Amino acid sequence: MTDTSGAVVEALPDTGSKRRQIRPKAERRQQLIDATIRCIAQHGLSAITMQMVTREAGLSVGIANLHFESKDNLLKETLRFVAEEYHGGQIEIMEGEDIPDLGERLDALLDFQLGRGVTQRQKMSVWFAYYGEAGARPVYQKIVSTVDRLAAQKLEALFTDIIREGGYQDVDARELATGYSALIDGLHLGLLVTPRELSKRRARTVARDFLRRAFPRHID
Amino acid sequence: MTDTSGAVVEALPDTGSKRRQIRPKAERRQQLIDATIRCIAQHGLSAITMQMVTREAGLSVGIANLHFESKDNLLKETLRFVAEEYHGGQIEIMEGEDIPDLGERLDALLDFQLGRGVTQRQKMSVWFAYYGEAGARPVYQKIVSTVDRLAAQKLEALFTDIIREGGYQDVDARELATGYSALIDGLHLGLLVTPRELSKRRARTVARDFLRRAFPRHID
DNA sequence: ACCCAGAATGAATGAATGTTCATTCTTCGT
DNA sequence: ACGAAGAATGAACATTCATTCATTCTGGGT
Repeated sequence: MTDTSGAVVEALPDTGSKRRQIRPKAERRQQLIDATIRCIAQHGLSAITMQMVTREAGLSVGIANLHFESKDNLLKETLRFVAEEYHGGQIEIMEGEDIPDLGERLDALLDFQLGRGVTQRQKMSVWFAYYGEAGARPVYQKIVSTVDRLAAQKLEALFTDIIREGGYQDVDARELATGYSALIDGLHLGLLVTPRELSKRRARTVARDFLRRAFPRHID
Repeated sequence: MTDTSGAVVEALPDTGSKRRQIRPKAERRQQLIDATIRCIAQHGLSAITMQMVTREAGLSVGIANLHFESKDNLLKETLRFVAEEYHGGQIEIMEGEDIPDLGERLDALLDFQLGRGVTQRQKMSVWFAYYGEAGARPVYQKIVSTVDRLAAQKLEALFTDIIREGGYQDVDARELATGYSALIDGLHLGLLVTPRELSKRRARTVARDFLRRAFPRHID
């Protein structure tokens, strides 16, 4: 439940008088994006309003149109932030020279993808809320595609290395990467929509077994 | 504000003479649900309006509230229809005594899941539009969970039969079923959001390889 | 101490949308 | 032929929301 950015810091000791604070543009932008994420998770993308977001951020309504031009733009930027955070995290792990052992690197990736940070309902909700609209909004498709393609390439590269190192036969890196990515997405979906049927622990097991079947000598 | 100005009175002599038609309730309901599906696919769940749907159906606005009590209810019923259509189709195949060979039955299932009917962008869009809102709307979760659970059980049963028939070792039917379902969902997502990266053909290959790795003697 | 660039506010505005309901029109049983 | 039941219509209404902008306020620079 803990949140990266405080919801309403507002509660100053002295008086209940909410003093107007002036902060740099970048900070306000992030504050609004964070509030948007919380609102989408709680109310859904189709129910979100500017008043809702700005109140969650503890700011006035006018400010959203000051820092972002419009509601549309705020939503677009929020998607961009979430997408980059998720894919950026993956890419960092996959490139990570700090984990020389490839098997361990795979485990780290899995930890990131199905661990605490990403699978918080909040983040998953946002993620799929946008996916749901992607069919009708090419802008969303484009934002996701851009970061997605890079992550897919890195994953394929990692799999290629593992295949070479393990001398695995009859395994195509590209295809396996596609399958693994899809599997992770599907598990996220299950965690979001049918949490009763699929626990986080079981999701991890399922993903791990997929990897084990492909790379038995790298995953114990 | 008397309406003296212009306002030609409904001059539709021959061509578009739309005679008011009276049809049974069930038919109108389906007509509206179909129109809703098309609208969601084209405009997204968050942009949908009653006017949009009724115009698409070629009916007046009032009729939606006559057959469904509200917009909310129309959307709920539309989800129920799509969910039952998809899961019902799967279940029919999995139970199917008409395909005695288990390997062929698996193939038929895969055909249904990634074939023409289901992977039409229209249906996929609707599917994920609701998933996107599921995080914030327990009603949607419940509708999907209900049909989903039954399909999952049938899939597990089919896998169990195949495992017994093939004498496969070290394969857990339940876990494999979870993985396969997630994989299919993930592939649908890929087809919807990044169609450029993932073709329908490749999605089929990926899914088929997943099955082949588990049941080599059933999938060639 | 003072000033002012520009950050922040929120009441006002206008457009859009869900829902209602008085009215019109079809159909079908008699 | 006829009338009633109820299906269908769409203008009107109330509400809600995104956006604007005149005004207020803040803090750093001089």
